[in-house]
Amino acid sequence: MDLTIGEVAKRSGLSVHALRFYEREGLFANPVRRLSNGRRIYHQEDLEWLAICTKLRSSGMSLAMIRQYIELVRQGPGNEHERLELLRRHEGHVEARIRELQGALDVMRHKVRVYEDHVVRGEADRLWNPSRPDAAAGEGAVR
Amino acid sequence: MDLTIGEVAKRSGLSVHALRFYEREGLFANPVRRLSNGRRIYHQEDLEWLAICTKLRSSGMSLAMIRQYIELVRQGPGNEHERLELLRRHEGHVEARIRELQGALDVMRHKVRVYEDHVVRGEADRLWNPSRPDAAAGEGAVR
DNA sequence: CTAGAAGCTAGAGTCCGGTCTAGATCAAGA
DNA sequence: TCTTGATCTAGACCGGACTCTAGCTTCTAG
Repeated sequence: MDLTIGEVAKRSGLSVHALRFYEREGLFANPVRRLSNGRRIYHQEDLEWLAICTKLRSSGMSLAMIRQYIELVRQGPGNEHERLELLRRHEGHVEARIRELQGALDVMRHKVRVYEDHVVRGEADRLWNPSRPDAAAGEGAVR
Repeated sequence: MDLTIGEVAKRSGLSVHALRFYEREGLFANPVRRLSNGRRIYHQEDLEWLAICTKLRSSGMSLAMIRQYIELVRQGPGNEHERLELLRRHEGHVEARIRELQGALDVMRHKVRVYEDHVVRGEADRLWNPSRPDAAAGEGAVR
């Protein structure tokens, strides 16, 4: 049940380069073991951690924060509150980011609707065109 | 009603460095005008565009894409459909990003809840601890 | 046995979105 | 007048997260 770095790359979606990079950066809980010939071997739990890891990355968690988490894990039991606190802190960031995106989206949707109307009426160039300042202003500005 | 770069920096929230950088990158619709002494002068419409611009940036639109937009504007009327298409394309990216964040958030919230339960029961170290693989697996894994 | 694929390390390079520096000029106030 | 602060340009530098290269070893299939 040993996996080579190439297999782990395929299954995790990370490149072999990225896997070595993550290792250098201390993002694995336990040091990656080697075969006698120096080659890395990975196991099921590494794959599971990498899945978590990429999920956290996709949510915008930095490698630095992931490293903090994994360092808490390495220290062993007793710091569960810190781990929780870290996760909740990031949760807050993600929530804020969603709100920000949602806000920008609302503005853009509004603009697109207005733009569509004007395209239909053949007078669209004035919209979101900073050299014709009456445009955005007249529409309840984008701010 | 002329504004210096410093004033624009204050009002737009961008640094003077960033403003000069944006100009070099072609992110202004009309070339920034200069006083006879070489200093930049900005106007109300620049501020309005910068507000739109930072909104687009905050939604994750790259400078390259903003440049594409502004290039369409510079070409003048006649390409409104392309402008709309560009905006809608980005809208799609933002929607996808929101879904991605929301997904990660759901996973994290679930994990935090489970973690809290276990902390209460004093057996939390096994959770999200990749060196104890039974953990995530036993909880309906994070994948 | 040999070719080619896969692995190894150390370190350099890349892209993005700025940020900062050096060295010069210019402007305004005490 | 002198000083302080704002501005100018060109270009170097930064941090994050990889990605790639060179040069070498090792495995695997034919």
